[in-house]
Amino acid sequence: MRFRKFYPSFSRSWPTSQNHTVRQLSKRSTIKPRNNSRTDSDIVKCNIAITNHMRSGQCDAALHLFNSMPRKTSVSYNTMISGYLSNGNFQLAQKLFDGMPQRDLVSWNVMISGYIKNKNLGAAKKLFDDMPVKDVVSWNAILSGYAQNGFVDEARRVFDLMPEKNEISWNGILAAYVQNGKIEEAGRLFETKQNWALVSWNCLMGGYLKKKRLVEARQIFDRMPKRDEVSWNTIITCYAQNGNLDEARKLFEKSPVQDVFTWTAMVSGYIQNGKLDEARRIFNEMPEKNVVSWNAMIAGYVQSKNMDLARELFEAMPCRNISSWNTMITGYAQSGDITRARSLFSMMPHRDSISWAAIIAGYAQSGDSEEALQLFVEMKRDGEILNRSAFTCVLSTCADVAAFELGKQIHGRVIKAGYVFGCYVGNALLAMYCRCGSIDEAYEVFNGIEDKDVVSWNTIIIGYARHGFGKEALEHFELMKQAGIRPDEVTMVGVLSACSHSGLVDTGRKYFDSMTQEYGILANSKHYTCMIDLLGRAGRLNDAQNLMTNMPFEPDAATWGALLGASRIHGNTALGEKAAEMIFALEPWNSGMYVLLSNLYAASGRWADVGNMRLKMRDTGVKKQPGYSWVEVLNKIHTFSVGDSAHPEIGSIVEFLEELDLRMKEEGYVSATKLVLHDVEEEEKQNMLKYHSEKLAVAYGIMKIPAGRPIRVFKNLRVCEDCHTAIKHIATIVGRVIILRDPNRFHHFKGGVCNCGDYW
DNA sequence: GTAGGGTTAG
Repeated sequence: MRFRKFYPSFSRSWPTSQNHTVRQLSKRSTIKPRNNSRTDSDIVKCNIAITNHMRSGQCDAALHLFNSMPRKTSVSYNTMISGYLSNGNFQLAQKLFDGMPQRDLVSWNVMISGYIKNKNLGAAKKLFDDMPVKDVVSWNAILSGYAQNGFVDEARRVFDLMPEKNEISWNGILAAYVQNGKIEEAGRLFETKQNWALVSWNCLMGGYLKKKRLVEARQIFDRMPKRDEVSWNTIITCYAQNGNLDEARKLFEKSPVQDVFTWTAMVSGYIQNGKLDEARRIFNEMPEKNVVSWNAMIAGYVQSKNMDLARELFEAMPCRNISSWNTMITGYAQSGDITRARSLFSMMPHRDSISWAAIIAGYAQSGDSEEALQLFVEMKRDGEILNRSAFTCVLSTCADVAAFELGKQIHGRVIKAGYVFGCYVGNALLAMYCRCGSIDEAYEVFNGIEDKDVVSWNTIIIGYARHGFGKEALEHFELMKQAGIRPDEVTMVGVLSACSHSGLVDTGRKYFDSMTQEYGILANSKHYTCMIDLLGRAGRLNDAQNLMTNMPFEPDAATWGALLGASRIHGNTALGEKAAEMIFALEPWNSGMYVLLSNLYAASGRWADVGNMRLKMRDTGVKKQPGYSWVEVLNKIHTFSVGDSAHPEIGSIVEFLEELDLRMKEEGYVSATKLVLHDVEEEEKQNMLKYHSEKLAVAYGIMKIPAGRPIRVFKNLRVCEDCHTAIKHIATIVGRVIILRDPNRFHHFKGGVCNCGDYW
């Protein structure tokens, strides 16, 4: 090999100690013997040629030239390594770095940033620690590495330790705050120094944009000593995204440049404010569009569920990227057209983890978890790295649609990939088990997470609360504090709702009263809603009303909803009417509340008012959301709706229900016919109730799920009171544990009782 | 001739 042959002369031209810096290297080269100067300039020429090959993506040509060089310097190696890295060829870069005869400062710095780009902060840190001499470039690189991976405190420590700081270091620490959402710290830091670089002004303004803090963003813009096009585009984006399209337009006209960023910002501003037609007009007017502009317009149509227009643009666009395909696939999957989603997925030239997650989520959502899992397996075969976000994304779909079996199988893959002990995937896994109704498995995952963060604790506390295990929720709240994790607003919602779901009125009151003093958390509307629910459950309707009157802000629909729920349980029609009226005013489209009030009237036999409610719903155009329930059997989700006849096994399901009905009657069960929305004949009412979706799903689960395993059923609306009573009986008759999730909580039915204590 | 930061549109 030529490399070997020429190696001796190569090593002679090398500095002997790694402690030589670049400057020392170049000094040395100036005092070389004259007969070497020609070859030296040849080396430089080759290095330039390698750079050019690498810049045009020609790694092979670069390597060929590199291999043919009779003598190489560290710059030749560095050029190759850097070129491989910018072409995404990490492994070759690493191999060259590991094998190179002598590294200089640049080699180390290049490789550190290579590891950071490759998401391997640990390796970058190791190189940083190992390198013989560090300069400000090395320190800046590691600072940014910490910032990009969310370690703000570490980044700050690095910044404070740096022996020398330049403009880039200052921008690095400012960006560390901005990237990690610490806009207050960024703002404070900014005021401690003058003469910030233009990018730093832009960076801070961009931070305010992300937080929707228009006023501060504008102040920065007005204070800027110099503006470039990024500054103008950022401030225009601020106004466009916050709905002030007139101001955005004014600035657009005033801006010295209107480039493709500016135009696209305007288009997506109109889209985000629901003005799709206006957005399209601007889109058509754009002097120049790029793929992002097209994607923005397509995404606008997708979000407004107009897949036909989205498709039209998608087909017309001159150049598509992965994002364009992914947007379309997600759109079709979300609109239930899994066939079209799949066909695009198969056609696309390259897929990334988002494409896979979108199609897998589509199948999970359509109830085909078998196919979803199949794709998950294929994804790995296809070479797509099962990265953390792919897992998290798929797990969160499983949680949404309660695809328990699929979730469990993905758990197996998570273990293989070694992600189980980290927070990021661990929390998703934990949430999946909670929301799929298996609090025991959730707890095991929780235990396995090595560094539990506030989200892990909040998830398990809320999980216990929603499952009605108040004691366990509160125990974990105590453990959380002992572990030194500071409770936040979400924690307190979990704690209060644990008290509420378990009827712990005094405990809840105590936590509520002390949370500001002890943890510095100001009660928000969610906390108040929990308290009103808690007091209402205990029948203390007056206390609940008083608390509401004394709230420091206006009650929202959810808070009134808690009062309405309490009125329903305790039969206080007058209060219920008042609450419902407020909800109708705040959220006229909220059909659930019409139904709740109807039920309240029906329960007190006020059939005329029930009829009026129906008329009111008709007049306001509010449609009762259809109720449906689903149960997972052998990797397949089976969905039922009221009086369903579509299911292929509906005959035997109804037969089984009739049988159960007889046995329930023997046990003294009388259906709560007064809860049906109509004043109809007694027998007809009973039939209507019998076919509620939750009953059908429960029956099917009992028929198909092997004995000994719990039946997990999910409903999109609150469980009906009669079904609740019936399922208590059914659980006893068949000797099974039945777990039913509704939007509000989990009901665990076992031995004739439900752990919600009949309050939900 | 090789290395470090960042902001705006999907």
